[in-house]
Amino acid sequence: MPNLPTIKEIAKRLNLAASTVSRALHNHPRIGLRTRMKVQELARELQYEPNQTAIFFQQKKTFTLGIVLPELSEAFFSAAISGIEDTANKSNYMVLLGQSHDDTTREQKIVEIMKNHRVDGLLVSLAKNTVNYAHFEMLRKYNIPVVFFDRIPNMPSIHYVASNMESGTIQAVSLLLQRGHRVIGMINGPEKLTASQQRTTGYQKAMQLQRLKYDASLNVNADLTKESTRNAMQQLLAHKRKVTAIVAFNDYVSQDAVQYALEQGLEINKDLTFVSYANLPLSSYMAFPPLASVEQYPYLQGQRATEILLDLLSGKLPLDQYQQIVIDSRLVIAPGR
Amino acid sequence: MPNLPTIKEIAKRLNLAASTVSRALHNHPRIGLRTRMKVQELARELQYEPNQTAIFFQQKKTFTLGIVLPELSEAFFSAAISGIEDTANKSNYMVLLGQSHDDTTREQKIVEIMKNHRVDGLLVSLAKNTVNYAHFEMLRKYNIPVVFFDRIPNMPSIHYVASNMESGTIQAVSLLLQRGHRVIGMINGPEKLTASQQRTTGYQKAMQLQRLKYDASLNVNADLTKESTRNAMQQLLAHKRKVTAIVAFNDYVSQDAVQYALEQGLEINKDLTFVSYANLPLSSYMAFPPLASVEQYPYLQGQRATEILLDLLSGKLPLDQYQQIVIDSRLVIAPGR
DNA sequence: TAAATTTGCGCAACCGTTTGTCCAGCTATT
DNA sequence: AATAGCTGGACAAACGGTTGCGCAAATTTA
Repeated sequence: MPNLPTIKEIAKRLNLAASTVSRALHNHPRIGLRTRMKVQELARELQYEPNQTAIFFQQKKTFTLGIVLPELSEAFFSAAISGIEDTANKSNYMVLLGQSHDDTTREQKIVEIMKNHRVDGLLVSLAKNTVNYAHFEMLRKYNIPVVFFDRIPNMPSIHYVASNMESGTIQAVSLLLQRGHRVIGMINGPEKLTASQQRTTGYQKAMQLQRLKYDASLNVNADLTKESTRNAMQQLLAHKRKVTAIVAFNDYVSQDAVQYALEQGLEINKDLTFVSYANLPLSSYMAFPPLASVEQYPYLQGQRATEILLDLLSGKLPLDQYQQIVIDSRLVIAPGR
Repeated sequence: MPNLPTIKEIAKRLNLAASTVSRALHNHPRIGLRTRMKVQELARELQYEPNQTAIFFQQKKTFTLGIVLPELSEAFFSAAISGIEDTANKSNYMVLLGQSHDDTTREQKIVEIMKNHRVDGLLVSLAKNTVNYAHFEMLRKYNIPVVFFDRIPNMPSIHYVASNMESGTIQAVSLLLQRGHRVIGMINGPEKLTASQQRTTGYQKAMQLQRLKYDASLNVNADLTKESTRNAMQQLLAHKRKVTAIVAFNDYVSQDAVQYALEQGLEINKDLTFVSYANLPLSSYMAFPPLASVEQYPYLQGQRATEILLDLLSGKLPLDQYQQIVIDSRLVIAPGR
């Protein structure tokens, strides 16, 4: 392997000092035009490329952003990472990836390694059961800013970007009401999740808007597993009032619910209408896609979070001015429905 | 920001040379036990952490693997990257991500940046229309080995891991034949793709195995768009022989086809049976999942490709001994079918 | 014409860690 | 007691690039 050309190499060949070469390559005005040209020409000829690792080391900056998230196979995150990557690349940053697979221990380990790799900043979406945030707190000591997105910790002094399900839920329920549905079931997520609470609030507000009474027994908590969804469906279909529409926690849950309904001999979109969350691209591949789905803008969330992080890094935003962005969700009605 | 402790700092405090501290921390036998302990204790006390960027620079090694692939939102790739990440992490490597979004120009740019970041090696799955491989060839000069996976270039001297669709196709068609189907349609991909050719060969061989005649007019090329799939379906359903089963290029195509069939009033699994490729997790969410799907082992491909790359980097495998691994695909029958 | 300023470039330190070499003092050998 | 062999550690260079400072020559200003 023929060693790569360095600044020193160029300097030697032209009988110049390394510093002169460095400045010449950066078009420093104090270097004469004549020398500047000579240097740049030889650099081109030798196909000189600055050694980034040397620069990283010297400048104490790696132009690398660490991303820690649960699962890329979840459509939400794979969309979010595109927003992150595109934004980062525009500012010449690269993206170091780590999946926690929803395991806190792994999350801690990833953060540790990223810290050692001296990433300039971190974008994080928490593992499902992370409740201790020490591994993020310690990053302050290393001056590595963190911006959380989507799954954010329950802490005051942090930067984050998250979406609010309330607005989308209001729209979803309102749509169903407007189409004449009066008994609307909701398959909600785990009770303690903020995302579940927001859905409940949205449901309540939508009813209130039409001066209708909210019936808590129509709002069933489940845990997103197929099993649990089927139980919820059973409960809803057995309700004393006849449920004609269902708001499902997300598109996956919606599909499980549809399957159950079909097994019960119900006709989708006639006996029972579905609305859900996520607006997955795959819903267009479904035989019975939901009537509408609440969009959470994963790409946008990734983009905004990255923009904030970059502003934090460039000093455009002070580190202690906590950015907390909430993106309103919005209902997207399936084309032609 | 209180400056982080360095080896020099420790050396100064203990009146030692930096070199001694370095060796002490590495448990070098030439350093007396007494000093070793003192150093390690102070290091712990100061919470010393070696500056990786300095080490990277000095060792000319970054413990970073670059990943270049088309789209993480495709289930195949998001599964593959998990295999890559898990394997890399086991050897203390990190993963630098870049999506080409199937754009060759972008692919070139990403490779360039990764080269500048001095990744130790590269794992690549090509953009759809990349035909010129200069941006990979030039990596030889920088001594950065590349292992391709799944979408591999048409070149002799490369390392790669790819799957062969032939075996899975034979199994798929054989299954249908065994279940009594005699007129089997195939919605294939673009003609020039190796993956399409392998499917065709598999189809032919399966027929041959049963001494049946292969009818080329039942094997229709499409380009994976919904539009194109619907055209293919139209063509197949209008065939003079009555098609009772269809092998679709992948699960997405399969769903488009199912949708079309439903619109035509056909009953899935009775009038028409589907088999496809990919075995996406989402197929379990489909109202009409394919009877069976050919598994391409994305996780395994990512894992094997990474293992090879790591062996190349560690010198366990010589760089010029080209590793070309073909993973046979395998039919997975949907549970209970 | 002398003084002041500008121009063009070299010198040297520095970032943090690793590693080859050298050396002083001690121990052991004969 | 002289020599050889260890032991434990220091010194310095190196990785590649950046940057503050100094200084001579050229140019402008008074």
